[in-house]
Amino acid sequence: MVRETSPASDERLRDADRSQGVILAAARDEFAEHGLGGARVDRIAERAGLNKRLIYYYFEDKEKLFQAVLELAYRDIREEEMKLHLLDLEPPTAVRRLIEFTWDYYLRHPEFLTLLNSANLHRARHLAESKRARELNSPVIETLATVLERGRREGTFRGGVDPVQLYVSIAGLAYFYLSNSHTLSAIFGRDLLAPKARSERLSHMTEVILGYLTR
Amino acid sequence: MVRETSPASDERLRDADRSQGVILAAARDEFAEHGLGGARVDRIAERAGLNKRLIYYYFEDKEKLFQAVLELAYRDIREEEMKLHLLDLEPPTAVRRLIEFTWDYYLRHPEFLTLLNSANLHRARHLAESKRARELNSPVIETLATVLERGRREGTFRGGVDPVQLYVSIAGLAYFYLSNSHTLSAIFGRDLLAPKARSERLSHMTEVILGYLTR
Amino acid sequence: MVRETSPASDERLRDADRSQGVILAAARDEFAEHGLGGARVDRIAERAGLNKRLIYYYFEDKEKLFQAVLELAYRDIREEEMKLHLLDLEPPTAVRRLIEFTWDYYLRHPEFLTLLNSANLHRARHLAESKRARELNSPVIETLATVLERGRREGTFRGGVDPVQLYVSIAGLAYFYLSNSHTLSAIFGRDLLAPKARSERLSHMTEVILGYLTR
Amino acid sequence: MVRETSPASDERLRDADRSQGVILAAARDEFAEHGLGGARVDRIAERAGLNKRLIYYYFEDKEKLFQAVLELAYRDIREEEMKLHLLDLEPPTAVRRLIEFTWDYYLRHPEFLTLLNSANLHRARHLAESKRARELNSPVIETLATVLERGRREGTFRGGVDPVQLYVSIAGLAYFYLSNSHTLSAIFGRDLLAPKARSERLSHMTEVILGYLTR
DNA sequence: TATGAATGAGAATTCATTCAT
DNA sequence: TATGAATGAATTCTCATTCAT
Repeated sequence: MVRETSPASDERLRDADRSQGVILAAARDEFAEHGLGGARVDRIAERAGLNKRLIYYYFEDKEKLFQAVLELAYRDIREEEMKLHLLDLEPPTAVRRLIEFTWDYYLRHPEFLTLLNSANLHRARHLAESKRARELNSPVIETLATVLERGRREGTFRGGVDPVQLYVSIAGLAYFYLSNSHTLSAIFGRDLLAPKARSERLSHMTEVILGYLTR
Repeated sequence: MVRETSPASDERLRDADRSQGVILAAARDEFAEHGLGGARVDRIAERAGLNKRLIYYYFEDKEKLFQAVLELAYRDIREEEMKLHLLDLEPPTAVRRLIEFTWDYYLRHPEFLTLLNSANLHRARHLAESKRARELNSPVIETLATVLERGRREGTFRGGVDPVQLYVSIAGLAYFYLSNSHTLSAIFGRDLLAPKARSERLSHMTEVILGYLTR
Repeated sequence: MVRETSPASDERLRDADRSQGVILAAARDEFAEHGLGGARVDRIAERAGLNKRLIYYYFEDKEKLFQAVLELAYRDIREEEMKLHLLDLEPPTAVRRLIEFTWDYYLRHPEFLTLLNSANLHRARHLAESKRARELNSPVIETLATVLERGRREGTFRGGVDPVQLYVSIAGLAYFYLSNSHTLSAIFGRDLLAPKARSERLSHMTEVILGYLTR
Repeated sequence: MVRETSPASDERLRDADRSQGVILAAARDEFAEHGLGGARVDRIAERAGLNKRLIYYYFEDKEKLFQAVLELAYRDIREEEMKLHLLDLEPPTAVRRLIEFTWDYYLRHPEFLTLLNSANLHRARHLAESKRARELNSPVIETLATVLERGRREGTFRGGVDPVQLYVSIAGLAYFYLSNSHTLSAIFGRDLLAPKARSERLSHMTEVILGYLTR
């Protein structure tokens, strides 16, 4: 006979988890919109539809809540990266796919950019304190190393490329454009987020990276 | 006709200018360290060694002060860019020089990165409201267009390169690395600001851009 | 007839008693350390290793818990006083013994002093509301009256001494010194709780009281 | 010609001082009534008729305010003690006068007792941190030493009496009775603050101390 | 031009207490 | 008997801003 978990205890467990999840989601949005300094705990509670006190019950204080949000954000992008199956593709296609994914992820998750910004404003203090920081190391780095090596062996790619540098470069090409799109749009007097501008940027990024890699 | 000013009022004026400059410098540091939301008017006054009331006297409120700081920052980098004399150099050297300058400027002015971050967190509202936004358009864009065109004509560079995209890419390669150096150092478990790491990054950036441009 | 209790309920009862005892002890320490106003129900639960809700289950609210703690404290010192058997001693020895006991009890139970303080800060409201207040009247007063009368009859002690006044005086001589030892140590620049200082105080107290009583 | 201070600047100075004084008085009353833990900054502001923010402006936080109140209280009793001119009196009269003053001062300043209580609950932390703690050493100790020595030389007083111990004893006899009058009244079932009870206590105290001192 | 005093509206955080099981 | 989840009402403290001179 299978022991049936009482719905009651089940419910209770789920409630605690659900509450924490709801708070995290609300906090992520609030932090993304206003930064760590500008975020309001009151507003997070309101967004979550939960009592403000509960935030402190589960997360101790605003800083720790921010840290939890950050870790969640990193975990999320890492999980998606792991679904790319880059090793199943030809090296140039794999790189192209990574670029497209990065671009797309940033567009779908504008809060990720802002959270990253805030985290760095505070000198990665929140991450440095996280024991799990190293776990956040993207598994894509390893994969990318394999892809680069294979491309080199096949004669498509140049040699001597550090996968970390390349990963950071791909991210940087997308990140700076999107993160500063407002400022840049104002300065250059053209809307960098318009559909056409977006696809042009993606093409440019791809050309830069592949133009550099391909021999 | 010589404009006559009483020495007294002259001096007072100079004091006024000096005070404003002192406040701007103090504000720049405070905003860079804590972001717009985290910056404290009290601390700015303290840093400036001037009465808080004076800040309001000269800059009306915190937001306008931030705007003034931003404009100053843009003006400064623009001025330095104008001293590069890229047109006196061979196209590849010119591009290399621009990359090196960008990298170097960001290293010398870490506050510039943070200010940019803050500005974008607030959706460039401060810049959009600035009547002088367009004036901040880097003159380097024009120059870069000329350099690219000359390179293409000489057969060194590929064609069809948008100078704005290229400018943004160069900035992005440097910016993301430096702006997120803390987070990335924590994640990758290596100090990205160590001298060796720095020079490696500069090499990588140069290779990427020139590798892409050169045919 | 033997009262029958199921072992189960018996055990449960004993658990209940134990829980109450544990809570009272934890509360006594917390109140002693922080006073009524500064004590935290959360901390009491933590000290007791029991759920906070249980405190309310047994003691209704914080105030009533404090009252229970106070009554326990009075009951304890009263019980110890009853073990002194002052009537078996010569009057001067009896008084000396009471002084020594008082001094020693305060040293062994510093929380007693603090609880007394807190109770009086709140104008003895908690005691006034206790139906058992009069029961707390120290039985030592009666005994002391007998001792004083016997000393007077024997020609050792002066007459006309109110036992309540004397009891209060003995307590006061010890209490003020100990209760304010930190403040006094800071002011006089000498450690009033050092072993030598302690025994000097006890001698002084004894000399004062016996010097006054003895004719 | 005498330079006339502008009423304006004078006024301003007085205002700052006055505000601080008003806050201190309000705080003293609030702390005396509720203890450090139970005192409310809001209520202090209300009592003072001043903006709450001003309290933080002048005193930084609640703890520092409490410390300032304490220092003020000590300063006050010390100043009054200095007006006693004990050296102009015969030794027994001098001691009697000190006892009466102590009793009277505690009756006139019940807040002094409560503040002392609170201070000691917090282990004299506030005083220990005060650089001025030693200055609070009552000058009466020195005087009392002289009085005791003179009494001994004249043959009225016993020798070997430590003035600090005596001073603490006098304070203790009065303090315990008054500070715990509520508890004691409840326990003994008689009003210890009734006029008759008060004068009886003063007589008792005087008899104890002089009975002890006089040979 | 310059400044110390003062303030109202919030902000994070705390706390005793209750709910639901 | 026992407990984890949840809450509303404070409470301390902060902050941008204004007043008065």
